[in-house]
Formats: sequence, C-alpha cells, structure tokens
Amino acid sequence: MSGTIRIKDIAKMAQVSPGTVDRVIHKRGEVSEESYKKVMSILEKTGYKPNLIARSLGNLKKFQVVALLPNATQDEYWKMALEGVQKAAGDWSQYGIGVKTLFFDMYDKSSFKKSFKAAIKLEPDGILTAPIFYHEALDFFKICKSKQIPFAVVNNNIPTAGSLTFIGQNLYESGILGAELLHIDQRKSGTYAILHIYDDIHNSVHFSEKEKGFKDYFKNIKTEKCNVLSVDLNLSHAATLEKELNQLLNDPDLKGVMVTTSKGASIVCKLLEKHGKNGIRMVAYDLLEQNISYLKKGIIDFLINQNPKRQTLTGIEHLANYLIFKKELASSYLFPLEIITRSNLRSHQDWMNQ
Amino acid sequence: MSGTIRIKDIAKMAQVSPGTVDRVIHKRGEVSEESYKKVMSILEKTGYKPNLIARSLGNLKKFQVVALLPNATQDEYWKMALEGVQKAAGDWSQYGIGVKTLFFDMYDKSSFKKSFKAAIKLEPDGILTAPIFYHEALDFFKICKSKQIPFAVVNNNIPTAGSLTFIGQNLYESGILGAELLHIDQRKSGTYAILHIYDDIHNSVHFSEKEKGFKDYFKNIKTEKCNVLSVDLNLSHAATLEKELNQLLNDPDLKGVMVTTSKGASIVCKLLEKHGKNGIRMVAYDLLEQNISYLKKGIIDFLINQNPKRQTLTGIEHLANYLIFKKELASSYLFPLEIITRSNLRSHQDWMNQ
DNA sequence: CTGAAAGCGCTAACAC
DNA sequence: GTGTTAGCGCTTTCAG
Repeated sequence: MSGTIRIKDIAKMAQVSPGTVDRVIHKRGEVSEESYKKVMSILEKTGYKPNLIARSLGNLKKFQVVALLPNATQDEYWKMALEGVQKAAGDWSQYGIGVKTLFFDMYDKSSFKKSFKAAIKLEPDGILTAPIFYHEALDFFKICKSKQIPFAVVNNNIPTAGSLTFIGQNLYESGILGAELLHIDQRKSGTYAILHIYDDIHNSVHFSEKEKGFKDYFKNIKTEKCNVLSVDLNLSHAATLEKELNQLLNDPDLKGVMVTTSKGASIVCKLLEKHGKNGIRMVAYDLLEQNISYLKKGIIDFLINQNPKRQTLTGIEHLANYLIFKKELASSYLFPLEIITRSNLRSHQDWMNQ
Repeated sequence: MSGTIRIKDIAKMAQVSPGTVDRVIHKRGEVSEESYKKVMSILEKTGYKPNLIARSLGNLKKFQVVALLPNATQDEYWKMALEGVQKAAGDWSQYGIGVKTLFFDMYDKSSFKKSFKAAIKLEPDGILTAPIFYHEALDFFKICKSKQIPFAVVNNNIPTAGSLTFIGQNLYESGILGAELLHIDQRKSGTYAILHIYDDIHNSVHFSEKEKGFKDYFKNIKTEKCNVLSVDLNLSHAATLEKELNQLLNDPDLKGVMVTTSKGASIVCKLLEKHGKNGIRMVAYDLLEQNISYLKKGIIDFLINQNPKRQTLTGIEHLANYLIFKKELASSYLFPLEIITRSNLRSHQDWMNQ
C-alpha cells in the first residue's frame, strides 16, 4: 500500500503493461517514443527503485567468477587476500556465484601471463585481480574487454584500463600518512627515509605513488629542516643490503623510516632490535605476523593497514551485486587509511574476523 | 541444476510435499514423527541452506522500526548518527522496512522516558536506540522484552539487557588507545589528563569505561613516571571551569590531554590555541566540525573516530536482516578503533560518504 | 497431519 | 510495439 512502488504501479499510472515498463527500465528498445517518455517521466517522478530481491529471484542464473591473485604461499599479504576471496565465496555460493581462484608467482611476469590465459579459458562471468604487473595486466584487460568479461581490480589501480571498479586505497595519500606518522609531534629536523626492499622485480607503480606522497609531505614542512631519503635495495644482494642498512640506521640524524615491503620490514626490524631503537620511529604496512610482533615489542610504532582481506571480500561482493542484482558500481571504492597501534590492534583484528 | 538444493528437492527425496518440509524447517509442528525424522535427516545430509532471497520475497511484510536517539539538533555527534538512520531508511524502504525516528533531550532523563513510551505505543517490529541513561534504558528494555519487541543498541552497551545486538566500540580499549596516543613515542614522564566536561547530567558508564582504560594504560608504564589526572568539570559554572582549565594547561608538566566530550574539546582547543600548544598533545573524539578544524590547525593531534553514522547504519541494517531474512545476529559488533590524523582524514570522510 | 496452489516483484519468452 | 504469462524458491492458506 504505502511507500514502495512496484512495476505494476508504474504500468498502471502510465497506462501501459508491466512488460513495457520493464523494457524501458532496461533500455531494451522496442518501445514507442511516446510510451518511453511517459514511463520515464513517471519513473523519475516516483523515484522508482527496483526490488533487487525480486529481480535476482527471477533471474537466478549460475555465475562463475575467477579470482586471479599472487600465490598465497609466497606472501602473507596475499594469504589474507585469499581469505577474503574464500569468505566471499562462502557468502555468495547460495546465490549461484561460484568462485574459482587461480594463482601466479608474484615475482614472475610470465607466470601471470600463463595464469591469465587459463582464467580466460574458463570463460568466467567476472574476474577479480590485482594488476601488479602493469603492462601484462593491460594485455589481460584488453582481452577481457574484447571478450566482454567484466573485471574488478584490487590493491592497485590502473585507471585507464576500464575496470568495472577498483577497491583499494589511495597510495599517494598513504605515503603522505606514513611521512606524517614518522614526523608528527616530533617536530624534529633530521633524516626521514622511505625504503623499498624487494626481491627481484618490483611493482614500480605501487611504490612510486607512496614515495611521491612521502616526499610531498616533507616538501610542505617549513618549520624544520627535514632531509628525505628514498632508498631502493635488492634482497638478492644480502651483503650489500645489510651494509647499507646498517649505515642508514647508525646515522644519528635518522628520525624515522617507513618500509614498504613485508620482507624489508622484518629485516629492518631485526636490525633495529639489535642496534636499539635510539628514537628512530618506524612505520610499516599491514597486519602481518612479523609486523604485529614487532609492533607489540615497540620496534614498529605504527602500521598502515591496507586490509587485503576486506579488499577482495568487497571485490567479490561488488562483482556478485553486479552480476546478480545488476547493481551499478562506482568506479572506485577507496578504503580509509587505517592506522594501527598496539592499543587498537585487537579491535581491528576482531573486526576483520567477524 | 548443480549445487544448490531446493525445498522441492528435499521434498522429493523424503517423499513428502514441499509444505511438509517447510513445516519441519520452521518447527511449526503438525508433522508426524515419521515425516519429521525423514526430512530432518535429509536436511542434515544435504546441508540444505534456504535461499534467503526467495524467502524474503515470499514474505514481504511491512515492518516498522523505530529509532530512538538523542536530539540531532543538540549535538553534532547525534546528527551524524541520524544521518546513518536516514541512509539506512532509504536503503531498506523498498524492502518494506519503514523507519520512524523519535528524539529525546540528551540532558533530560524524563524526556527519554516520554519518548520511549511513545516508541512503545507505535508497536514497532524493532527498535534501535542508544541507552545513554542507564536505569531508564533498563526500564525501557524490560518493556520491550515483555512486548516481544526486539531491540538493537548502539553507542554504549548494557550487556545484561538482552538486546538483539550491540553495535559500537569497546570503550575501555578506547581509553587505552587515547592514553597511548598521548604517550606514544614521547616516552616522557609528566602529567597526562583525561577530561570529562559535561553539561548537566553525564553519562557515567560511557565515561568511566574510557577512564578506566586510560588509567590502566599508564599503570603498565614502568619506564617513566607518569602522573595521571582525571578531571570532571561542569559546563554550567563557566568561571570555575575556565580557571581550572587554565591552571591545568599552564602546568609545565602537562604532556597530554584527552577530552571525552565534544563541547569540552572545543573549549580546551580554544584555550590551547590562545596559550600556545607548548608540546601538549591532545586527543579528542569524532569527526565533528570543530574537531576537524582543530586537527587541521594542529591543535588536536589525533581523533578517535566512533563512527556514529556507521553505527546506526549498521544497526538498522542488522535489524532489517533480522526481520526480513530472519538472519541470526551476533550479540555484538565491535567497530575498530579508528585513529584519525590530518593525513588520513579525507580518506575516512570519503569512505563514510559513499 | 498433509498436499496443492497462490502469490511475493521482476524478467523474458511468446503471442498478438 | 505491446500485453500476457510462466516461473524463480519459499511461505502460507486452504482443502482434504
């Protein structure tokens, strides 16, 4: 009676049949201009919103979506991302969404290529992936578009690629935040460093955005003289690596370090633990086991949580909404930049696990 | 075909009709023991899960829920809470959830009583409220239970009251976090204060939990001597108030203040701005206009976001899920303790508004 | 005690 | 071009 308007009601008001209203709503054509206009104006006037529950019920197809992610055994971050996919898969299975996960080696572009070919071969109705290899991802997306397979993107965005939606964080602002957390309320002049310690290939886009933000923060600091250091180190040269790091950490001017990779963080933490913190503030990324343990010990002062699990969870959820309910999606959903300390760690962990 | 099993399938396997299966599922009785057992065993064997979408469609009743909140014009915090209710109301109206909001004066217990009587009189199918007056809320909940009206609770919990669910934060941990943010990495001995500046009546539970956490944090600090001050001030005695605050802020030992009320925060900020910050760290609550402006100016260093909008949004959402889908709810959903600084403010605001 | 059948709002196939 | 109708899975009513 009150409130909700149904297609039937619209039809009556426009003096047409429900079928015609449906055709207008879905722009399926085969409607006279006159009817179209009449229905349209009533839709707008009444602010009609479809009952998504009913819509999906009438439709109940089976959908196959593929999640294409870095190997979860290689990296704890991606293990968390996988958990998100699995949780989402459980949540949506009863609505006919099947999720198949494919993996690739995060240090091997050719492995990504192989996997994305496998993904395409499955002819899924939707794809979720993390485009950590820029050019290869673009190739992949081109194929997706030609095959009309909608794809959602997590972790890092490639704005021009034409994805259905992006779920992640603003990496530039993340860099700014990291810088602020090193500097805040210390108001100290001195050296602040951002470290990229990577295995072999590195995900340049991801790093450079954060680095830009980091540097820009200090550009705007006029009250003290802050020296900004950006250091790229390669894990495979263990000897040089440790020498360089020791040199850096022994610099009495060093006031803070932000480390962008998980392996890097654990190395720096170990060294800091050995040398003593000496008032060097440290920021790292994500609720990884190692990071958490060093946060509790007070070696790491702040973690910035990228919430990989929620990223993939939301990604699958959005894909499901798109496929089942034909819900329209925003081009990006930017997660808030979450600051984790010892005291709010538990509340974030609990939240993530419920 | 594959995967999902329908009631129809169960019926066929048990050689009964869909109606009988439904009666078993809902324990509506009127089923012979024999049929009951047969159906039950098949339900378990197959791990049947109902299609919630279809269930709700077949049910589509109209539900009335009442949100009973402090007056939004009195307080920006509750204005944000109201926005959450309104957004949720819009989201769920098409599914037959009608939301009516009633208000009460947050400084007047009798006004709460009057409002909750009005709420009961509406005979709603569900209630959402913030039990800021402890005893009065208990009375209210007793009535709700006797009338079998399920109620969800936001802001602060009364664990024994038998609510459907609680949505909010752990206030004790919130106090710990506030203390940590004042102290972290300063590693300074000195005075740390928690201020409760209230109008007339104050919500003792809410405050005391935070205060307990605040004090306990410093109890565990062994490395420095930290002096903890807990100050209750009454807004209505303006002269005394300002004198006391001035005295506090001029104490050279003072290293940090946490203010638990919005009006208190803006007063302290004004004084700090006048006197100069002098390295006094300040923490306050929530993304209120005043707080945000002082955060940007650097008077406030950290805000702890209680996310009132999302609390009520989630509250209504859970009620809706309970009423429409008969989804079971957890007894509490504890939001993460969100730390806001200048640099991640925008990302949180954006997230909240999408 | 049980089965058959209608109907929730929407979509798509099929008549006209 | 347009209207009619069957049916998605579940609930509920009504016969039997």
